[in-house]
Amino acid sequence: MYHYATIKDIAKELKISVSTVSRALRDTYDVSPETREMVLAMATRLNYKPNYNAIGLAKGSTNNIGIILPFIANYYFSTVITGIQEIAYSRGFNIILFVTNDSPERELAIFENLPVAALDGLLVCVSSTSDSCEHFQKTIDEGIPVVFFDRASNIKTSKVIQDDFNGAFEAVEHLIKSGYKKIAHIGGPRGLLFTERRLQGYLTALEKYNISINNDWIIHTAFSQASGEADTYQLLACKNRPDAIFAVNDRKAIGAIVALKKEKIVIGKDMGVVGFTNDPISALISPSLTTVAEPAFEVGKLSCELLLKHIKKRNFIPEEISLPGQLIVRESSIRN
Amino acid sequence: MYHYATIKDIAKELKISVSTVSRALRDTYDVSPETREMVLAMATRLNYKPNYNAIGLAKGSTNNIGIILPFIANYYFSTVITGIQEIAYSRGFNIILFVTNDSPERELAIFENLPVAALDGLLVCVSSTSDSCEHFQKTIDEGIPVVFFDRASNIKTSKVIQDDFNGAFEAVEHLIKSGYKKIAHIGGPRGLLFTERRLQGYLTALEKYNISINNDWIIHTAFSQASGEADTYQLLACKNRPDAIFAVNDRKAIGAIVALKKEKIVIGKDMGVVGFTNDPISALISPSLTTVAEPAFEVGKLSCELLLKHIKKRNFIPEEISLPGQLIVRESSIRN
DNA sequence: AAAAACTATGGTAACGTTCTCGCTATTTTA
DNA sequence: TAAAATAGCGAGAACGTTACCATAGTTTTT
Repeated sequence: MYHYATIKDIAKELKISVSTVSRALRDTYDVSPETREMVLAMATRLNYKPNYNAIGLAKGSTNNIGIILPFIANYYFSTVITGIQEIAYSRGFNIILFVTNDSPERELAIFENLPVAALDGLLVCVSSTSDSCEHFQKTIDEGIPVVFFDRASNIKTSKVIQDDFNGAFEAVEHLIKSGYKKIAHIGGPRGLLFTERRLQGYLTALEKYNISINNDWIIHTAFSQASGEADTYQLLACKNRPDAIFAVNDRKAIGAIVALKKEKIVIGKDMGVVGFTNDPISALISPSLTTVAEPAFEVGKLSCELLLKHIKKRNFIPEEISLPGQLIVRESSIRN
Repeated sequence: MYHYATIKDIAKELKISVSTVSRALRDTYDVSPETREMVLAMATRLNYKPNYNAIGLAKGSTNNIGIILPFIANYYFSTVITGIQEIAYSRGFNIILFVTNDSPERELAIFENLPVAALDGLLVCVSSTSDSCEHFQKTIDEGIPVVFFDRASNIKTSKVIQDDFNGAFEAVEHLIKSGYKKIAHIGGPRGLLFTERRLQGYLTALEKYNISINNDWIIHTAFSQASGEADTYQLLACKNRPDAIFAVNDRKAIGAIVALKKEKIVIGKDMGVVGFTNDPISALISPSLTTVAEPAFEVGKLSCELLLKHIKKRNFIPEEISLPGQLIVRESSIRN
């Protein structure tokens, strides 16, 4: 059984005290350059590796941050994680991953069993049907900073989200200006902040252009491609058929495209489609999908930076950052 | 500053010893049902949470496993992680994520600074251009089990990979049987095990059907879509143009499709294309992409299970698991 | 030249667990 | 009925590190 050298071993070998070794290793004040040199040399000679459990125990802080999110296997989330990782790595923090599968029960279970003393902070994207948020407040009260990204709860802490309202507004305005008049919206599950904000953007755009709202054309179901297909069939069954669809995200928009192609409805000409996210797939699908690009990587970076500020400075005043999306016009919303 | 209750607090409150509390919480022998009840009740009453640093220090093992891989923001890797996560979560293990960006230097740096005492084991997918593998052997020698997935090194330990040879063989055989005669291969970077195996599958299929090998039609570049495009232009520039392309993965195949569409070459009829992975995009792109489905989720699950066996039982005899792929025929390889 | 202020180091008690003994009742065995 | 086993619990030493305080030696101040 291999056993790593400890600072005690270094101290013994060098015939100095552990405190001095500890100080030398941490490169703090109060240690002469010569001893530091000696210690560092001996550390590499003995293949010394710090024991992070011991450090965590002694200091009361590990360099770990947790990410709690619904899924990882999609473009948006995996890109956010990449952004988080980039910042965390550069500051010497490690990332511990928790996946809720979008289940509130599992989210709660994760919070209950959080390896709490091994976590300096938490980055969370709430699961979509989670209605309680006591567990967030509780962990914050217990001294573990939490920063929300993408999907936020109403808790008073830092958040990084997209400007969903404006993104949706611009998407729908673009449809209107392109000549579509009967615009439907296939949304996500109710209750989620960004679902509501995109809905508001949609409604506000219609209002601004004096287009009356038809409740048959507003559908709220799950986020999947399959739901997008189903919603589209529901819209096609309306007596008064819409001539465009604004989807809450690209996956649902792609579901819509799939359904429309099956029904031989010419996308663009007969039915405009706009999504939200700018999943790489939206550029490759045919017809290519008009969408609002979300700054996923930026969301990851900024939320991680905010969390690190919270960790560094207790009582850091929460910031709420809203990043603009960008409308990307492609084939699916061109009329002719 | 919030302070979690410790077992000492529980002991004091109950006027019993810490050892007893510790035993009761861990549900071990040598503690009466009544005391256990008492302790458990008091633990919830005081909002007790175990301190994992202390446990890790005392036991010499944390319940953390590390994942080291090149990227996360793509279908294959994020699905593998999901599989790993599923098993890890069900066994009470946490996942610490390290991303190398496919850079050998960063991979090495991660290994050097590994929070090694905070990790029970390691799941790694080596970075593509990494030629040394001493660091893997070293950590194994230091007592931390390592299991490779997808991209393996030659180290003697457990591995979970796809049956790349047969997958590639079947893909190329399918092209041959579909009537393509001049089949090119756009591969990944040399030296990587699975790149070589897919190349071998390609070569063996050609041999079996007595098709001579043309070295101009074999290109090895990076894994990106952009490389796929570039490789395709290079193939189109050949005096003797191939009539089909077998790509090492879907992203390169998609690059090929993009290039061919730009050049107005009819995919399927004039040029067959087959990929490898079964990225969801391959079903949605037009024409849809024939590909070999990789069992990404299974790879994740199995490699995690293997690692947990290594962790549980030192000297667990390494296993090398090879999972079959599945040919999925779509439009891009249909001649008429 | 005495007092004060550093500088570099050592000693030791935490941090929250687990683990190995050891002890006392009680129960089982011979 | 004495001896042996067992069940339940406690005391205290680890685990590797940091943090606080003390101390010896050196330099600066008055």
